[in-house]
Amino acid sequence: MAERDGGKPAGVAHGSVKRLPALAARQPSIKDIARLAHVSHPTVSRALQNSPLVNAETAAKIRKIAEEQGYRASAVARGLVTRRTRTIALLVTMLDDPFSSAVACGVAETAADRGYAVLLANAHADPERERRAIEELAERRVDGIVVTSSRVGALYLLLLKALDVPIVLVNDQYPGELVHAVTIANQEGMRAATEHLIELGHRRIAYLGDRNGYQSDAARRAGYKAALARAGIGFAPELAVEGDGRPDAEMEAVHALLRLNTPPTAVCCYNDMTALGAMRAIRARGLRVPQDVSVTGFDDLFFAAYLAPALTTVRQPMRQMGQMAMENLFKLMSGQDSAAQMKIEAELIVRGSTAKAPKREEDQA
Amino acid sequence: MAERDGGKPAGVAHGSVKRLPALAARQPSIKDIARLAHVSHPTVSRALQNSPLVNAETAAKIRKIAEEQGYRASAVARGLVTRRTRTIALLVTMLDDPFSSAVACGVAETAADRGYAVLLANAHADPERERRAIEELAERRVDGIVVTSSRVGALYLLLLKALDVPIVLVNDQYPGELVHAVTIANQEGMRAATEHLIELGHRRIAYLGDRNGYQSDAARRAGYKAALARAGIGFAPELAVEGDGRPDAEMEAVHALLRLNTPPTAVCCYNDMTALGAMRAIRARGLRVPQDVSVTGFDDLFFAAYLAPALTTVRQPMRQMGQMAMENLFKLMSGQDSAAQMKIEAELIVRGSTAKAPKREEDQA
DNA sequence: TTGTAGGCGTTATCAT
DNA sequence: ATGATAACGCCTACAA
Repeated sequence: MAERDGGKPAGVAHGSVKRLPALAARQPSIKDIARLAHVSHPTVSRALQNSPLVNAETAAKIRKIAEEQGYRASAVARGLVTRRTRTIALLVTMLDDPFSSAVACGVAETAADRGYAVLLANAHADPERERRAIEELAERRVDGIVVTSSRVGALYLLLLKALDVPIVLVNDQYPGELVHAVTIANQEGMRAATEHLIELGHRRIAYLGDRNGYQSDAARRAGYKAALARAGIGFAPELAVEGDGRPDAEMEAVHALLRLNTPPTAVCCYNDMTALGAMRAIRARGLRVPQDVSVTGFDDLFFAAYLAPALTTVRQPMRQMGQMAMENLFKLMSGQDSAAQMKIEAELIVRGSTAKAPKREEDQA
Repeated sequence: MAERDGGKPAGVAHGSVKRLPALAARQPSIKDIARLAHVSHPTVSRALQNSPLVNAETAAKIRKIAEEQGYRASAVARGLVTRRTRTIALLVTMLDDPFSSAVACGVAETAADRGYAVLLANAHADPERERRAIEELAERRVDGIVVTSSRVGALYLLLLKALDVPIVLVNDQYPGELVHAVTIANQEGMRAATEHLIELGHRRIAYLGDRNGYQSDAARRAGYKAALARAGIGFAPELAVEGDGRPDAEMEAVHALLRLNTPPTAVCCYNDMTALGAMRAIRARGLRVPQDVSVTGFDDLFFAAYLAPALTTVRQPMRQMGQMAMENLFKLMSGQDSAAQMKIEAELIVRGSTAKAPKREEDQA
């Protein structure tokens, strides 16, 4: 059997006799199927797309052969001619973040249901990488983009210009620009959390924000202030501090709060991750949550209910937001214009990390 | 100047009828750039790939024009001719899971650095969806695949057959098959955790596993048993229970443990998520961690250090594992064969959720 | 150093 | 109902 190709000694395969079609038998093409089925390749194409234009029997035969041969139409060739890749990009700054990944889940699920693939563009908070990621998306001719928890900022403009492709933002919006976005009621949500604390008797309430300049942080901070104002509590600048998403920075900020002459009895945190750091810092100073200091979060990440005490927080239906963003994007991609801003209601989930304000010495004095 | 090639309208080829270029000004193609630069399109191609074969001046001019026109070479056209998409797929069962997303981060980062794009294939633990996802990958002609925390099982074979493309598994392996995988020392890690408990004086130690049949669960369970055996502690079947990743199931399993006549004084959990449920269940029965029951996890997810008490766990360098998997995949894709199994050492991180075994009445009797 | 002539695997547009 | 044939946008010989 080994002799079949002319009895040449083994090992001289490198000769220039005649070029083999390919090293390994490459994937069958539509023409291969056409040949086997004794039809033209357009007919195969039609059959495989269930076109009514093709005879039922031939269609069946073609499908059978295609199946046998393990034929898979090349999406890349198709994309070339149809000019649509059926691919969307998911641009995230940190996938390694429960909020982003929950949103990603919703996006991926919805995209898959409609036969769209999701290209992951993880920018890692590095501007240069972000730029490169955008170039990539342009070259790959994605049909649309979902951006989540990013600080695209000015970059976003570049995006929109360069590739002219529909974009939907999740929980970040650029008020000046006409951008499609799915956002939660950040302001109302944080306001509800703050009012909850006020009802519990708190007066010295801190806000632990994020210095990365997210639009959502600004909105939540505004909600916090609104609640204070409504209750006639003056805004104390020293009670509004910032972390940066890293536990160290957050803990430092909280320590600063607790060193104040009149420390807060409650802390509203920008989100659950921040709250995690805050609670740890509070405990590190020998104080208890919620007896000494109440804490609220935002997001309702999976772990919130499992903390001890369980975290009072504002729920964000993250997965659903991803779904909505994707559905919105589908509309835009099909040429319909849809609501530019979709706002979702926020729901306060009261758990164990908030309690009545402790009686303070100065109150009793 | 633009008239040079005979004044023919753009887009006319082979002397057939003339057709309009496109509705909206579509992205410029390589030919558009060629025309503007008064060169042929292969020259443009060479210039943009920094080929030394092209005159430096012309190259500069071409690049300038390309830049001005916002030209982006189409990856889909390139993929068609080169037969490589520079795209890998990341197949995850639940992206919505801290372990998976950390791995995804490492994969995405490494891929991006080498100019590869990552296609997200989220199977959502639904077999039908998983099948569809595989089809998609085949059609899209991905160059390689990374699979993580999936129960591909038999599916994996389908994968390997259908698309013949390199695959690397993260923390899951199929001993019978020759598969490339990056895994942590599951057995040794869990053994270390169990031995740590034994050193603290525990004798009744439970194992809370996962009934989804992950290979990693089997290995960790084996490590647990090995530690017991080595210490001369008999394996008590009633102490080996299972959850399924859902908090409810885990809590139920732990409640069952605590209802035993001689309940365990420590619980080794399959992973940190499981531990989260276990700790909650323990508290729900009015017991304290670690005073009444010690708990260990596995993974060292970001929240582990922030729990109260902080979780003693076995660290898994998830992001790094993603990087390794990707590097491994690169090797395979470039034709080199690499180590089939890369095993990473596990590191026990002792924190506050483990303490000396409590004195029991029966011990004192 | 540059240009000409295919061809990658599809779908689209005509004929028949 | 089916088949020729021409794109789609790029790369890679090979020729000049």
